[in-house]
Amino acid sequence: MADAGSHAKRPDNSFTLTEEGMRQTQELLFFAYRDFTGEADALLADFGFGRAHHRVIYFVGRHPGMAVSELLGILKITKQSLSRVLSQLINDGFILQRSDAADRRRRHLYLTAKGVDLERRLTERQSQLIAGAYQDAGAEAAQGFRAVLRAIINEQDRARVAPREAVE
Amino acid sequence: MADAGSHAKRPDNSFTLTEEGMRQTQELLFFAYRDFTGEADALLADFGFGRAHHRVIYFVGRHPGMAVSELLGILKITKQSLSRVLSQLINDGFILQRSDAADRRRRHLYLTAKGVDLERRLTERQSQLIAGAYQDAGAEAAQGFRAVLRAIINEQDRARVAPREAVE
DNA sequence: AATTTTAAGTCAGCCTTATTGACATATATG
DNA sequence: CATATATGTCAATAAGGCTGACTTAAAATT
Repeated sequence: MADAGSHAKRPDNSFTLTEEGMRQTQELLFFAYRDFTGEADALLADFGFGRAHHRVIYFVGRHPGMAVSELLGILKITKQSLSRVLSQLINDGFILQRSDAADRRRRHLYLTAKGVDLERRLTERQSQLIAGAYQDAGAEAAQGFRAVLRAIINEQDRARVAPREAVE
Repeated sequence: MADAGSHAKRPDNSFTLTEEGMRQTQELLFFAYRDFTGEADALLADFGFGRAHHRVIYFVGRHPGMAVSELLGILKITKQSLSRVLSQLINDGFILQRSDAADRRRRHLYLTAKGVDLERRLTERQSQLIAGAYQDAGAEAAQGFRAVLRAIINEQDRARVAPREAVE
């Protein structure tokens, strides 16, 4: 309650934005993200991979043919950091490179069949967790969930993920 | 509406749960969590601290007097891992320990004034990011956001965070 | 009273993922 | 031809996890 006296308690945006509420949200995010990534971690470990590998597989799968520089731009890590995981993924046959026909300095990245398969298995687990949460929380909550996530993200990346809510 | 032909294809929960939608959510979570944690990272770096320190400060601040074993249970890391950051925080005067009067093996953890101040500053930044996102997305979306986060979290931790939505 | 269990902490070594800095190579471009 | 760009590599460093092996102090059990 915490509202002294006045009749029309809170007008419309009745989420209180208390310090307590904010802290709680931060805590929820911490636990939720840990459980979310935990889903895939176990499977990755079977291949001797970590989260870094997952991210590479994920984004290459989502943007087939992307250049190394583009991947660096999305992941926001150094090329030395990327190099290690990317080399592993290429050596182990999950990703392949092809030089650009026009500009042969650029190398396009693709998932191999093996890579596609792993990507699918990783995504599947996490999808199930989220789908379950959507079921529990309801369609409206799911919509709100995505809207808030999108609002948290900086504009540049926001545009990259989804060109809008793409309603309907 | 993307609903082909048949009359009552999907009953009520008309969110499509497409593979694409799931992938998008995963991507949103990745970017959002990165931006969320990035807020605090800069400030932490000023003290030579990292995210691990933040988590300790956060949970001790939220549960003053908690024992080391309880903290380990929440963070789900080994005591050797915790030891490193906890020792630093104690040596640098952000956290203090006090032995339990009854069971003197147990040591209770508290934030010092310095610790409280840092915690507040860290939380403030992240609160602002989330509050802004709530403003953008609306009160209803904010509610849905928390509901989905809660549903993602395993039951044990879910109970720990918030004993329910604690409406009003 | 002696033994075992528990809470906390330490030492040593290893792994992953990130960093910076310095270079190397091939290819475009001016 | 000179310079800039895209990619890759070598080397060193750091944070933050991990396992395993102990220690110390205090409580609990037998």
